Amino acid sequence: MEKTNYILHLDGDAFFASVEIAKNSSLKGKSVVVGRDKSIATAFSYEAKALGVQRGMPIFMVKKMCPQAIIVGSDFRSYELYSESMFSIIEKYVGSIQRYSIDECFADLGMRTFEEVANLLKRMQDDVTSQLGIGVSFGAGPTKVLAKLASKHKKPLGVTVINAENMSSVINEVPIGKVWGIGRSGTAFLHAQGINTVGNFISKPEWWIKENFSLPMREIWRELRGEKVFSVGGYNRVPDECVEPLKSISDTRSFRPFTSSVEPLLRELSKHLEAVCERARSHNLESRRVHFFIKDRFMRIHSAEVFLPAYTNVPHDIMPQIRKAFSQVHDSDMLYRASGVTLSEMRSVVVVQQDFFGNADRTGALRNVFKAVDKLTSKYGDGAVSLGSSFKKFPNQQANIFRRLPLPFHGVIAS
DNA sequence: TCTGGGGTCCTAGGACCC
DNA sequence: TCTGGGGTCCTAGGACCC
Repeated sequence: MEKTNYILHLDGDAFFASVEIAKNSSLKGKSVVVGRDKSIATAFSYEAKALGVQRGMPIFMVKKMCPQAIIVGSDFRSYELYSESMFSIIEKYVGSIQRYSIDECFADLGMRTFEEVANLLKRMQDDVTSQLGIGVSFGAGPTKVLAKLASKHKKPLGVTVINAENMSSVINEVPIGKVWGIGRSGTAFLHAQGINTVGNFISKPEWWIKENFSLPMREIWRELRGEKVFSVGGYNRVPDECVEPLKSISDTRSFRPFTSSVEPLLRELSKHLEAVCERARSHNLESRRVHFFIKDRFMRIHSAEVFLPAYTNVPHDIMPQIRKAFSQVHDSDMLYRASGVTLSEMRSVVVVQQDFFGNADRTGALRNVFKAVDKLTSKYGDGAVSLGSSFKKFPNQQANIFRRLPLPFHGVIAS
């Protein structure tokens, strides 16, 4: 049998919903939808999908369309734990993998026959299903883009291996917008050229692709034709030796009622800031550049950035600057619906130096305070301790932060 | 008041410099 | 003096992904 170099792609089947079902077997066979009220469906079981639930559908519409649906809030800690376990199972079989997202990974399988690959994928699939109780689909092919199409080909619990013989039958009829890397605007352009399927696209000559597209689209075209461009490597499509560190950390949220008032908006920003700083500390990272935005009722984003004099992961060092820059983006006649904060230009935390007289600087002292905050948070849950400036939310929701916490006590740090 | 939240990368065009 | 021209750096925003 002829051997070829295969790349594997693993994709969780309705991952968040599958984990919810694995955690609570009474949900098995039910229409499970993950998402919070007044928001949209982030994931749903295949039973819910069969009833017409679609990605991004507002929860109120889900409830209207299938009243029997069970709506559950998302629980990222569990998803991360299941993700870890799933990836370690795969690593047992194939060595190193490239994690692409919480429920997807790639691996280079080396030179193998079609049958060897198909058997391997089936064994791994059985292993994941029996150990974790969640469904996964596998694809394999000569390139990453083809492997990704293959894993999508038959879902749930699919195993699809693409080789030269079956390639056209698997991919030719796939709508062009389903291809990894071709999004809304690329699809619109291709449709305008009369290209609707992968088959249409790969039959175009190279000069035409070169004339009409920039490099990323040409790379996708080559990968779809079976020519390897991307190798299995770092976090992204472009290879890298190891898993890349986080480049940015953001926290965003929409809220209602919409508001134009300064203080509630600043409180939201302060909460975002606390959240991103806590995550930065948990990754042992600090940042020098901070972006924040407020989104108006027309979905337009108004953003500004703050440069910090020194790297930090302590909200107190940053909030005053956000307050200062806030007026640049805020218009008191406008209603706003969402806000967010992003930390970027991250680096690993450098050990705090004491000054010449043996005094730790203010940042160092604060850092110790926040170490304690993080300990409390991991013990009692998010929001156990928060900045004074984050405390009051909207007037009609004051003290919400207390209500949702069954805690022995609450701490407040003055700001 | 249908339209979440967390990421990465690319590009056009402005600012600035010589 | 009727404002050329090239380089670099930076930012906002778009596009894409899950």
